[in-house]
Amino acid sequence: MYVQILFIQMKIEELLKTNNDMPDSKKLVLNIIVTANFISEKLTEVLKPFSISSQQFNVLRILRGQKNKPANLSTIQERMVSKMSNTTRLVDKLVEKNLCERIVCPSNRRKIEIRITSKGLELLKKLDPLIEEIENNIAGKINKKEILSLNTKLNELRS
Amino acid sequence: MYVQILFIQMKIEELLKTNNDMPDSKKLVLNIIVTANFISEKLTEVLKPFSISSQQFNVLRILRGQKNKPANLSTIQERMVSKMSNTTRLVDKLVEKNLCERIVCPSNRRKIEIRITSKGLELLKKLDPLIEEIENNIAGKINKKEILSLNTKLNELRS
DNA sequence: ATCTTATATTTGTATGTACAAATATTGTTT
DNA sequence: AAACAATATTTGTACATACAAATATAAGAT
Repeated sequence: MYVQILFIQMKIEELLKTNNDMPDSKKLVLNIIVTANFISEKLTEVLKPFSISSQQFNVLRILRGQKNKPANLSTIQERMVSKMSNTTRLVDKLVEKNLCERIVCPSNRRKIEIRITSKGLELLKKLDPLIEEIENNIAGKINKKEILSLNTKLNELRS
Repeated sequence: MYVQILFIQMKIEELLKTNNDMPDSKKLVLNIIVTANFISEKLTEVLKPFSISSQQFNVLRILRGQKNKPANLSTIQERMVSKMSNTTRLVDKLVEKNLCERIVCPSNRRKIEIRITSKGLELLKKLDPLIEEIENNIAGKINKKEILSLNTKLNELRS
C-alpha cells in the first residue's frame, strides 16, 4: 500500500477567504506579505525554545559577520533585515542574556562598540543548521532555476 | 536634452551589505521578507495621514467585505493578512474613531457583532485609489505573465 | 438542576515597532 | 573659548504582536 501525501496548495484568494476576484497586482502584494509572515512564523517557532526573537537573532548574525571587529549601533541598524528604530533596546536584551557586550568607544565617546560574546557564538552555532533547514524546506518547494528567477523578480519589484 | 532616469536595482546581498555569498535558498527567504517590509512601508506611509495603521485598515476592509452582514472577532481574525492575537484591541481603536461599531450578539451573548460605520466606508473610499496606486506601481515593475508566475511560485512556497 | 466542556472574547505581560524628542559628545565657525 | 551644527545613542509614548491566563456564556452530560 502506498501512502499518498496530499500537498494542499492554498492560493492567496482562498487563504484570505475573499470570494471577490482581485486584480493580480493586489494579489501579488498580498501574496508577498502573507508568504513573508508564513516564513517569519516558521523562524520564530524554531527560535522560541532558545528564548530569542527573530530580530535578536538577526542582530547576533550581524555581529558575527563583523569577524571580531566591533559594530556600533548605526552599523547594526543599516544591516538589519527589517529596519527598526530601536536597536538600543534590542541590544539591551542581548546584553542581559550575555550574548553580546557593549563598550563605550574610547576614541569617540558618542559611539558604542558592540561585540558578540562566546556564548552568543555558541548559540548561533546551534541555531545555524535549524534555520538552514527551514530555508531549504521552503525554497526546496521550487527548483533551482525558479529560485533564481524569483530572486530576480523580487529585486525588480523593489527597484 | 534628455533626462536620464536611473533605476537602481539593489540585489538582496547588496541591500543587506553581506559580502559573503549566501546559498540561494537563504537569499530567497531574506528577499521575500525584505520585499514584504518594503511594501508594508509604502502602505503605512499612505495610511499615515489618515491616522490609521495597516492592520486597522485591514480590519476595515474585511468588515466592508461582509456586505452589511456583521462579523464577529474570530471571523476577522481568520481573514487577516497577518494573523495577530489581539483583534480585540485593534477593534477598540476603530470603535474609538467611529469607524466601526461593536454590538453584543443577541442570540449568542458570547459573540459580538462588528460592523463598519458609514464613516468607515467613506474612509475606505478615499483610501482605495491610493492603495491601488501603490499596488500597481510595485506590480507594474514586471509584466503580466511574470506577475502570474510569481503568484504561483509564492503559493508553492507556502504549500 | 448541577457539573463539565467547548466557544468567544478580554485582559495581562513581555517584547517589538515607529516616531519624536532629549541627551551626550564631537567638530566647526565666529 | 563660546556658540552652533552634526553625529550617535537613549528615552518616551503610542501602538502592534505573541502568548497565556482569565472571564463569560452556551451546550451537553450525569
